[in-house]
Amino acid sequence: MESTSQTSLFERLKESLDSLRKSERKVAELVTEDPTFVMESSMSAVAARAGVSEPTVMRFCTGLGFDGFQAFKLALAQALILGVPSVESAMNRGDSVAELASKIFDQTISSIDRSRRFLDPDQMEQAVTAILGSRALVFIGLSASGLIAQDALQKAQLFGIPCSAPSDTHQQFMAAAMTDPETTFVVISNTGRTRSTMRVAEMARSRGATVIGISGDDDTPMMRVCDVKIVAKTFENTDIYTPTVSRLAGLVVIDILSTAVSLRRGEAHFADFEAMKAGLAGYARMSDRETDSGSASFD
Amino acid sequence: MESTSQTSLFERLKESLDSLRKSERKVAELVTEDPTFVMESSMSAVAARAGVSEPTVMRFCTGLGFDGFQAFKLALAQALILGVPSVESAMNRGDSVAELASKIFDQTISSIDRSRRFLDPDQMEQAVTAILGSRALVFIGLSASGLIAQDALQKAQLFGIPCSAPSDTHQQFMAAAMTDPETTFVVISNTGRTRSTMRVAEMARSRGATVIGISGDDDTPMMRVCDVKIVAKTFENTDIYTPTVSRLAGLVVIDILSTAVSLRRGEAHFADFEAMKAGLAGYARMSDRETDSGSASFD
DNA sequence: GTGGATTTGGTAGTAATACTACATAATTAA
DNA sequence: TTAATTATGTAGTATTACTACCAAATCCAC
Repeated sequence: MESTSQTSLFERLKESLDSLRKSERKVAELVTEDPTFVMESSMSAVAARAGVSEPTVMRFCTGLGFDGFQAFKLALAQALILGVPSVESAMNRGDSVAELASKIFDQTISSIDRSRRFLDPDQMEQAVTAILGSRALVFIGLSASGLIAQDALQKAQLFGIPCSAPSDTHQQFMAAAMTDPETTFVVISNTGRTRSTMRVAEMARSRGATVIGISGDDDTPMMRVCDVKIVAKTFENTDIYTPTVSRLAGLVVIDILSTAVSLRRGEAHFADFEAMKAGLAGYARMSDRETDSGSASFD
Repeated sequence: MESTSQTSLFERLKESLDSLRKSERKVAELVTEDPTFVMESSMSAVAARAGVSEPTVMRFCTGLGFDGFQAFKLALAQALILGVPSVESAMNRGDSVAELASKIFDQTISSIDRSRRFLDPDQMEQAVTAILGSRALVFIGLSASGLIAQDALQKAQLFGIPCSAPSDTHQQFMAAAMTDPETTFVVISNTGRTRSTMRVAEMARSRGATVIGISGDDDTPMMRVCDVKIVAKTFENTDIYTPTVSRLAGLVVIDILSTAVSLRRGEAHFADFEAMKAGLAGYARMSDRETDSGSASFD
C-alpha cells in the first residue's frame, strides 16, 4: 500500500534518493528525468533505459511502498498531471505564452494539491466554531494577503454579523486596539513575518479576541500568537518571475471556511441569502436576458 | 492516441454514452460508478464485474480513442485525481469540515484544470502584446471580479507604466470616458453580463482603447465588445453553497499575463523590480530574522 | 415472415508483461 | 583473507493485455 502521506510522489522520491541502492537510484533518476517515458513504457523498457534489470525496477517500486510496477505507474500518472516537478517548469525568457500558461497551470494545480495535503482539519474545525461563536469578524492582511482578506469579507458579509476588513495598517491596528472578546480576528500573512500584521494579531489577542492565523507555514512569528493556526502550504518558488500561488491557497481556505460556516447557520440565514441574491440580480444584470437569480453568481 | 481535447474523461464518457453499444455501455456505467475499482483492477476483473467479455472492455477503450486498456487506466487515474465528477461532491449540511474541505479542493482543482483546457493561447498572446504596446492600463471589475482587478493592479504596478483599478462604478465609467487609444482596458466579469462593466467596456472601446475581456464564457454580451477575449471557464456550480471558483481561474489568467509581460520587458525592468523588493523587505519584516529579499514574496 | 447482410458480442489463442525464486556478484566486517 | 551480508542479475512462471476468428443478434429488402 502506498502511504497517501502529505508529501507528493516526486518529493518522496527526492528525499529517499540517498537511502536507495546504487542501481535503484538509476531508476529514480530516470523517473525524475523523464517521468512521461516511465509512465507510458513497460517495465522492460524502463529497465533497459535505466541500465538495470527488471527486478531492480520492481524492487524500486516496492521499496517506495507500492504494490508493484503497475501501481507505481498509476501514482506517477497522477503525480504527473498535478504538474511536473519545478525543475522543468522553471520559466525562461524564450518561452511562448502557451508554454508559460502550461507551466503556471502546472505549478498552480500542484501547489493547491500540496496545500490540500497539509491542511489540518482540526484547526479548520476550530476556526469554524470560533467564527460561529463570535459576534463580529475582522479580516487583516496586506498586499496579496490583503486581497484574501477582502475576499473573505465579501463572503463573510453573508453571515449576518458585523464584519470588516480594514485595508491600511493604521485602521487595522485601531480595529485591534478597540476590539473585545466576542470578536474574532482572521489575520493573514503568507510569510507570517509581516510586522504590522503581527502587531495587529498581538493587540487583538491581548484584548481577548480570538485570533485565527492563515499562513504558509506553521512556525512563524505571527502564528505563535494565534489561537487557531491554519497552514496553507504551497510551493511558492523564490524565483522572481514566479507567480504568487500562495494567495490561491489562501482563497481556497476562505472558501472552505465560509462554506462550512454557511452550512451550519441553517435555514433562516438561507432565506436572507436568497433575497440578497435576487436583489443583486435585478441590479447589475442586462435587461435583454432573463435575470435568473439562480444561475448567476457574484460578478 | 487519446485526443487531449478540451473535455475531461468523465465528460467525454458521459456524452458518448448513448452512442455506445449495449454491452459497452455496461462498462461505461461501471467506470462512472466505481472508477477506483476499474483503475486498480485488471481487464478480466472489470469484464467480469461489468458482465461482459474482455474484448468488449478492450473495444470500449479503443472506441474512446485510447491505445488500449492500460492507456485508459492511466487516463482514468489522472481524471480521478482531478476530482470525482461533481455529482458525488455536492455538499450537504451533515458534512464534516474535513469532508467539505476535500470536496472544495476537488472542485477547485478540477475547475482550474478545466479552465486550462479551455484557455486560448492565441488570445493570451494577443493580450500580452496589447499590454506591452500600451502606455497605460486600467483594470475593471466588481465584487469577485473586482478582486481580480485589484490583484492584477498589484502585479501590473511592476510593469512600470501607469495603471489603475477603480473600484466603484462611477470612477470606472469616468476612467473609460476619458481614455485614449494608447490605453488598454482589462474588463473582468465571470458572467459577462454585469451591466456597468459592459458599459465601461463599450465606452472604452468607443474612445479607441484596446479592450481585453476576461469572462467565464466566450459568447457573452461583454465579450462581444472586446478586442481580445480570454475565457476562464470553470464548473461554477449554480448551487448556493458552492464556492466561487471562477475568481481562482481569473487569478491564474492574471498570473500568466503578468508573468509573460514581465518576461518580455527585459533586464532594465528586472533591476527596478529587485530594488523594489529589497526596499519592501526592509519595510514590513521582522528584525529578529534576516530580511532576505529573495525568499520573501509579497505579504 | 424469410433470407441476406451487417452489426454486435464472445471464444480461443498468442505474445507480452509483470512478478518470483534462485543464483551470482559485490561489498562489508571480522 | 575469508565469512557474512547485501546487492544485482538470470531464468522461469503465471498473469495480463491484446488479436484473429467465429457465432449470435439485429436490421432490411422483398
